[in-house]
Formats: sequence, C-alpha cells, structure tokens
Amino acid sequence: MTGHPRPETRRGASMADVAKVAGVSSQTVSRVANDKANVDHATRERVLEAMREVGYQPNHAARALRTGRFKSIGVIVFTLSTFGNMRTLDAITAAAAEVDHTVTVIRIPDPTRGTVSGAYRRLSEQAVDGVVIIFEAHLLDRAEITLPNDQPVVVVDSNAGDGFTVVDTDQATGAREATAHLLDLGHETVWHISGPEASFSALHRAESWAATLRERGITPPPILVGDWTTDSGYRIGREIVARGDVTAVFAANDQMALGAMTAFHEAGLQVPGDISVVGFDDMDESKAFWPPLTTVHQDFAEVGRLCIQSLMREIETKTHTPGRTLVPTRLVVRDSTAAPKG
Amino acid sequence: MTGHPRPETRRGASMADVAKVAGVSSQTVSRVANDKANVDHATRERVLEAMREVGYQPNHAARALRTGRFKSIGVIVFTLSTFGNMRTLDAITAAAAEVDHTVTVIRIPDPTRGTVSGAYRRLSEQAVDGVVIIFEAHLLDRAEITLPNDQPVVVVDSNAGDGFTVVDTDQATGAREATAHLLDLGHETVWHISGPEASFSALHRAESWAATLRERGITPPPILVGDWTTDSGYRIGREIVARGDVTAVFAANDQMALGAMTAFHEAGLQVPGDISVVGFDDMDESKAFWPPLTTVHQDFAEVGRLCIQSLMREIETKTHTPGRTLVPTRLVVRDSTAAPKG
DNA sequence: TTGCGAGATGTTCACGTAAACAATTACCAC
DNA sequence: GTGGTAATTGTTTACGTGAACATCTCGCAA
Repeated sequence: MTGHPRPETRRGASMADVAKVAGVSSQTVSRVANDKANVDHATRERVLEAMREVGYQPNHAARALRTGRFKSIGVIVFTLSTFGNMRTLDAITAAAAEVDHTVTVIRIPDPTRGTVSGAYRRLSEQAVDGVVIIFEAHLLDRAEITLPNDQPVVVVDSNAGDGFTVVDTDQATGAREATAHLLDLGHETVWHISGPEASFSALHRAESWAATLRERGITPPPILVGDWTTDSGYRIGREIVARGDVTAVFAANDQMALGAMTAFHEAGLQVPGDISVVGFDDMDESKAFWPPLTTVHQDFAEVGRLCIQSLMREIETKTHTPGRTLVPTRLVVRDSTAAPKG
Repeated sequence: MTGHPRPETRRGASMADVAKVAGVSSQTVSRVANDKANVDHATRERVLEAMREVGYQPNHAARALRTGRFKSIGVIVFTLSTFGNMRTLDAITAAAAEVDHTVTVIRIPDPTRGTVSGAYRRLSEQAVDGVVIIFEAHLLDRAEITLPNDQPVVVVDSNAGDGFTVVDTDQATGAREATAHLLDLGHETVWHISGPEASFSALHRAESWAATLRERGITPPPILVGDWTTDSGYRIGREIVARGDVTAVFAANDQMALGAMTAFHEAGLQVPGDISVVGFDDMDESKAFWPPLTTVHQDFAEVGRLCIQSLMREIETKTHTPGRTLVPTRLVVRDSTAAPKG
C-alpha cells in the first residue's frame, strides 16, 4: 500500500484559462457559465468546448466571495441518533437539494451553555446562507440563540420563544389523543414514561398528558422519567411491573415503549390483555413490534420541507417572519391497546 | 405575521474595519485571527477588543479562496433512512468536528447512472476538501466514480474496486459467524433473507452465508430477497411459515429479522423454540425485541472515524493510498437462537 | 452616406483574505 | 557609538469571480 503523489495539485482551470483557449475574455466565459443571454451561439459553443478541454470547474469560494451567497444551509443538531432528528435531517437534505442548496451539518456534542455558544461561533464562520436548529433542549434562551450577522434561522422542536421562526409537529395534540384513547378504552388512569427533563419535546408531551387527565378530573400519577432509550424504557417497565396496579402506559417515544413491553413480557404480562401501551413517533419498526404498537405518527418529512421553505423565503426576501408552524400528528391505533380487564 | 425588513444586510465587518478601529494594519488583524506568533501582547489584545467592538466574523469564502482549503468534507449518500448510514454519518460528523471540519451532505435521490453522474458534477462544484461516498450500490464502475480535480475520496460499503480507499465493516466474517452459529446449534440448514440485489452489502452477506453452508457440505436453499424493510421481512416471514420446514433463518438486517419474527408469532410459532432467527446490524432496539435478537454487531462509529482519518491523511499529504480497511464485526448472541427441537 | 440602436464582447475593479516581502523598532555585544 | 539581529508591524499582491461600465460591430432607416 504505497502512496504515490497526486499529479500536482493544479488548482483546477480558471475562467481565465478557459478564456485563453476559447480566445475570448474571461467575462464572456462567466456569462456562459451562468447561462446569461447576450452570448452569440457560436461563441457559447466555443467556450463550452474550451471548458471541456481544460476541465473547467467553477470555484465555489470565489463565486461565494463575489456574490455573498453560498447555496448552503447549516443544520445544527445535538444528535443524529434519534429517529426524529434523522428523519428531519433527511427531509431537509432532500428539500434543500430541490432548491439547489447543500446542507452542512454541525453536531453539538453536548447541549450545555458553553458548547452551544461555541457551536454558534463556529457556525457563524461557516459558509451558509441560513440555519436550521434542531435542538430539543428547552434551556436555550433568547440571548444564547441570537446569531451574529442576522443570519436567517428556523428552529425545530424547541420552545425558542417569540422572535423565532419555529416549525414543529403538533405534539400537544398527539399526546392528548394518545392519552384520551387509553381513557376512552376505559382505563382509570394513564401512566407516563417521559423523555429527559431537559428536552422540550418531553416536557411538552408530559404537560399535554397531564392536562388531558386533569380535564377528566383525574390526578396524574407521578411521571416516570426516561431518556428516550430502549434501555430506560425497560428499566421503567420493570418498575411498573413491580407496582402491579398499572393498566395503561403512554410512553413519550416508541423505543421506550418497546423497552417497557419487553419488561412486561418478561414478567408474564400480556400486552394489551393485562396492560395497554401507546408510543410516540411511529418508527418504521413499530408496526412489527410484538404486539404492533399503537403510537402517534409524526410527519417529519413535512417538517423538513417546511423548514427549508421558510428559510429560503427569509433568505430571498431578506425579511424575518417569526411564527410557529405546526405539522399535524395522528394517532395510529394498532394492537398494543385494549380495554382493561374486568 | 408581518415580515419586517432586516436591518440592511451589512456584509459583516471585515479585517480592514477591525484594523481601522484598532489602529493597525489588516495584516496584523489577520495574524491575530489566525493565532500566529509574532504579535505583541498589547497589540493582540487591542485587536481582539476591536473585533468584539465591530462584531468581526471571518469571511469563510475569502479565506477559502485564499488558502484553497474549505475545511469541509462532502458526504455523498443514497439514503439516510438506514440504521447503518445514519450511524456512519453521525460518526463522520463527530470525527470531522474534531479536526475542525464541517460535513456537507449530498443526498442522491436515486442511484441510477444519470443521477450519480449529476451528483458528482454537483459535488465537484462544492466547497469540500475531500469526499466520503456511502453508497451501497455495487453498480458503480471505475469511470463513473472518478471525480474531477483529483479530489480525495473514501468509499464506504461498496465494491468500488481497486484504486479506491475503502472502509467497511467485515461483513463476510459477520455473516459467516451468524450462519455457523446456527449450524453449530444443530440446525440442518439455514435460510437467508437478503437485502435488495442492487446492494453490495446484501450480496456480500449472502455470498458469505452460502459459502459457509457449502463448506459444510450443505447446498444453500434459495435466497429470499427482501429490501431491508420490516415489511419485506414480514412478507418473507409468512412465506417461511407457509413452507413449514424451516428451523433457522439468517436475515441480512435486524429490521427484516423483526418483520419475520412478527410473522412467526402471528402463526403461533415460538422463537427460538420452533425457529431460530439471527439479524445483522445490532440496532439499539434489537436487544428489546421479543425475544431479544441474536445479531451481528457493526461498529459504525469506528467506520466513520477511519473514513475521516484516511481522508485527512490524503488531503494533507496530497497522496493517494488505495486499499481496503475492514472494521471487525462480532456476533452478539441473545435469545432468538436455540437448538432445533427434537 | 450618415447616424443610431441593439446586441455582443472586452476592460476594470472589488469582494476579504493571507502569503511574500519590506520596513521599522528595540536591544545587545563590541 | 556602531553594527547586527530578532521581533514586530506594514505594504503589496493575487486568489477567481461577476457587476458595472466601456467599446465594438452590424444592420437599417433617414
């Protein structure tokens, strides 16, 4: 495995090189490259031929320096390991590609104040025209999130507060429907396995769950706090088994629901015979869990699409339009929920 | 929701502005910005203060134009929706951040010849110093994959062939161990649910499975072709149930294994009592499937790390070192496999 | 023939940065 | 004091592009 030197990093041919070969000015080459009118057909052909000959590739840096546009969207994300973030990123990437933009991902290793500031600083140096922040922590405050340069920003999945453009799924309604579904089946109360306390989504879903119970005159039982992982769902599932009096559980995501069901199975409990379970997310796998999981479907593709749409509008019009856009969620009833026994 | 105009897109302060305020030359500002030696302490402080005052942010485009380096890595990927791709991207992003590079994602909507060429063209215009191609199709040929500008490239998960730097998990060994595990338990043969034919990984795993059987004098049964999804696993699972004579199944990923197990449960078959199942990937959820899935663990984080390591070396030394690096896989035995009945 | 407009093409310049080189200063040994 | 050296700071320039402006050519009407 011997490395051999690359054939002289000739910094690709420039417009000037093309111009020389084609016998025109570099400005004419620029016009051809940008598909402007006012170029004679024969000249255009000659330039295109010259481009091929010298292997011309536009220099992105120079173009960006000149135009002030990078044709790229920055995405700040805390983790790619959750189903929702990944799906949203996927959709953002697809939507950006359609408007001829690329996506630059900046991962924040740890959502504490220091690293967040650092990421913003790093970001502001980045070659992007706008930013999508996918950030579930609700500890961001206004000052923290303000970007230099007045860069257009869209926030996903956070309580960024007024002044920001926010796109999110309608988590409140989803959590409400999930809880109501269980109550309507006849369960006396519904226990909740939540996401971590620092997560805005987790808080939001928990609040909606509690409100739904209270509206029916039920005092919500204590929240069981997980961390989104299957493992934490399993651990909490064992606690639930130990209590012995729980008939309905609403988990804040499908993975924790899965972990909990595993604990129930191990204890010999039937789902939904002995205990009903509802999740949140509607992962691809959820329909094949055992039993197939009743859960709340979120349209992450739509979230990504709306992010780019809002962002591009802000970039192009150079205006800022704060506001919150909610993408509907819907309850998908499968086989993990049923009326309580007796 | 009325949009109000942004306060004059002042193209952030430049080094010249900082220089004026600090009373130094712009070159000195440059030296401070790049943390060079040979700047008087007092001067440095004055410049830093001036930077804060005018809100200076380095202009990435100008810097890239001047240095020829973008501090960014391009990642070409067909889909982010598979567990492995997402994990690999996650690791690449983390590893790139450590060497102060960002990651630009380019998603190819559809891995046909035309779109691939298009993506390469788009890519070559991009502001990246090197490229990672995560591309499972084995239909890429040498000509297709050659990038202009002699850009450094690392290929993941593909049979890109000689001349490329390839990083991959040791899928052959993983598939071999999975198959051998089932045979060692006493199963007479092992059926295989494969990924789609166009996938190199799928082909690789299937070949290794077949070879392992043949080495023991067993003629491999027909391959059951899926498409990685849980749904396809379920569909094939029903076919397996219909046959009635299958005792061991090796699925090319965990999701298809999950789908198959669902079909088995529905048919009243016990896993592993009546039929053993092995997956591939070791998703986070797999340990909580019912039963917990025996599967092949792949270290995607290591793959991502090695990609960036190789790529950075090629970028920095300007050499090209083709070769294939394999990251070990390991069989994780859980509860979905057992000796056959009787 | 002359003049004029429209289209095609060329020239100049600035975007913000950092390398290369030049100039200035301070200090020290003799 | 003188010469020399090292540290610090300044000046000039080019990276590749595209906007603004200038020039040129041609066809056609007066």
